[in-house]
Amino acid sequence: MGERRLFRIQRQELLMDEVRQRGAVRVRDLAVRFAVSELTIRRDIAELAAKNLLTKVHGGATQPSDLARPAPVRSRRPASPRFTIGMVVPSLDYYWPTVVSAARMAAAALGVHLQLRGSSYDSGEDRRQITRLIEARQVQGLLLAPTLDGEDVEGMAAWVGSLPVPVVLVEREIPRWTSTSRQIEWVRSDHALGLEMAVRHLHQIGHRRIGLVLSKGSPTSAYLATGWARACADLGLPGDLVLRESVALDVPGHREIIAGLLARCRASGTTALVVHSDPDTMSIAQFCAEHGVRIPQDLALVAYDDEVANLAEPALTAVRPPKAQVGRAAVEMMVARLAGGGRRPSQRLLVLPELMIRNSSAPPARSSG
Amino acid sequence: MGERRLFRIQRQELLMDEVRQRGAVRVRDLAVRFAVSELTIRRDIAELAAKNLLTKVHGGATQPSDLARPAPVRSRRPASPRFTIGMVVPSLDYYWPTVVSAARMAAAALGVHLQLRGSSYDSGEDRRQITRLIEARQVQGLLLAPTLDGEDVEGMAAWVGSLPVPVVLVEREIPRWTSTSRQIEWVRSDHALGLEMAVRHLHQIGHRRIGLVLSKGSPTSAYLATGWARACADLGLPGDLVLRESVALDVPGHREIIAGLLARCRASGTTALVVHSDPDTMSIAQFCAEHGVRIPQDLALVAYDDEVANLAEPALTAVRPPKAQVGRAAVEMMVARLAGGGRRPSQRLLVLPELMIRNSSAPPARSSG
DNA sequence: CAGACTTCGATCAAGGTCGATCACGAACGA
DNA sequence: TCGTTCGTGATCGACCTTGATCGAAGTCTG
Repeated sequence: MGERRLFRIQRQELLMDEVRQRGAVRVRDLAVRFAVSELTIRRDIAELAAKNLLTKVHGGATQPSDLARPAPVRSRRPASPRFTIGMVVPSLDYYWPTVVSAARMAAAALGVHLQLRGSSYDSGEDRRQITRLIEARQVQGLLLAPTLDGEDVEGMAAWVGSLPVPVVLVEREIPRWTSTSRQIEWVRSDHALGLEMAVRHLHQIGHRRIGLVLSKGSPTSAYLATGWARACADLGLPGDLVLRESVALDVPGHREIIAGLLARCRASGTTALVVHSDPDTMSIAQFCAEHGVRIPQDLALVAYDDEVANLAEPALTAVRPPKAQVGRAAVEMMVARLAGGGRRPSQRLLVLPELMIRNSSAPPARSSG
Repeated sequence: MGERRLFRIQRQELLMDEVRQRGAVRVRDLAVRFAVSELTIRRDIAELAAKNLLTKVHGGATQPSDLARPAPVRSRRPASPRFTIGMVVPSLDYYWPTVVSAARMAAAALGVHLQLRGSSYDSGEDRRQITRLIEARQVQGLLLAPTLDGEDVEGMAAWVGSLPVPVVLVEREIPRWTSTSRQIEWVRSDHALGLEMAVRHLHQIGHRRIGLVLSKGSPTSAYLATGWARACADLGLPGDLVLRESVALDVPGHREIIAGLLARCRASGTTALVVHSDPDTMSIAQFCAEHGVRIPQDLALVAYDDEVANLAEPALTAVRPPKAQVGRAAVEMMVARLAGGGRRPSQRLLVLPELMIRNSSAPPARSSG
């Protein structure tokens, strides 16, 4: 058939074709097919293997494979997988202490070390802290809660995805797709469902006009708004009673804001409020007490974020995000990844909040009709 | 199947594949499958174990695991009270064997008993099997994969939610809200993301018109369609090239359907297809081979569901749902719930598929002018 | 806890494969 | 035309891979 002997390049082209088609080639077969000596084929294979286009094996060649690579230089401590995990959280005095302490306990239980860095709700500071941890070369993995609210969300996401160590996001989620090949893992509370639980609870005990008070600028606000919209749509409630203002005691002018809020409630017949974060809820409760609005008879309250809700008077019904479980699960996920040898599929864990029913929620004083 | 003797690397590649997919392999089985002596398989396993790619056990090998190595601090659970967990799956010959066998292994590792029931893709049969398990009063928890496609989705969901034992759904998700107070947990593959991975892969290597072939009536179809829509929207691809037909070899008239499909591809300039389930993909590949359509030069193929994709010729690029991980995680989640004393927040776990890039996907032969 | 059974791995042996070396011929440029 | 360079081929000892054997070690069952 082959009247003219093929050029080396042509032979190699056909050889690669065969490899791609069948997954492997045999020196013997190719020597016959191309009517050249086996030595020539071997030389072709060696050449292609040097370019990493295929893997040379005894007797032939196969597709590029990592298995052929010489055993990874694993002369390091063979036993005692005492990993060190870095953790960067945006705050050390709100929300995160519970998460961190659970992470600490889980790390201790698993025999790994946890290195904590506080950051702020600022991408630049996040990057700085993360870079410091990486450059110290002490951490094998990172638990991160970066701020993804800024303008450069995509850039930050891509940067996080390109870090040289495995990453598990905590209470955060990379939006849409990241260009990195390995999808980033995360663990977070299902805040949207938590808010739905609050609304459903109020709906179930008879409330038909429910309002929502969101803190400004909190990363969880978006989830809460989503849950709010979903719950209102499902239950056929008006979804427009939303206030996006912080009303905690340390906010200047909070009394005026609350007064306005209560006026709106009266005007619209709103009998219940879901309020983001305990201090804001307690601020409202206190204002109500001072102005003769009875909790829960005149206004039912559900706090989102059960830090101190049980200390209020009356004790506040509250949605409790599963902070401890999130912290623990994040550490466990990271340890599983580090111990899994890089071949474990990524996971994404949603942990559901709990609804703690206390005394600030009760059926509305007079049912309509 | 045993055509010609494989090279060592190919054997090891397939062995690792099996380990990752099923969680474990047996020396005996592999020796038969590869038509080599058991000693050879043992040597392969020893070699891979030396690279920490798997863990050698008596009789075979498993995924790298800390359980088998000298546990540093990890003292076994103090005599877990030997729970019995029931598991009801809709099929025992497709997709589910891998999930079940991983669940079995996890159960064994945790010292609990797993009671399996096969059902069919039918709500009535599901209820019958579940009822039987409950009435026997032998199970403390249930892993369920009920069919939620019928008309009475709400009713089935509510019924599952009202069962007297904890439930973890496997590869299923209760749509929207259930009236039961405790939210049902689930573990499932992120099939939508898996499909996105396939589309993004094809897009990245240069394909601009991509088609989708969905099996009819599969519960995962909905997820795949979602991922398809998302990927097409994100990438600005036409999302209309969808065929909802089974084209496996055992479907009467599959040749005509495939012929029509290829005609449509030619007419629309489609250069790549994502196909649900391996057999359908292989059917298409075979038809192409018979009709001179070259894979991957003329048509790139990506299979969804990596059961036998690596046995095709050329080996099929495929998305592999993390079946084993789903099965294992479901058992672990249930045991955590049973051991947690009812006070543990519910969790919902998404496990990400892997994209196994083989030879059926390559850049299109000539880019459009 | 012991006996039956299976699995493991060290050793030796056989056969195929590799590559260093030397040698040859064709293509190429001055 | 000649010399150089490149691609190729023959040879053979070393090397790689696999298999058979069998005592040792592990696992299961009663």
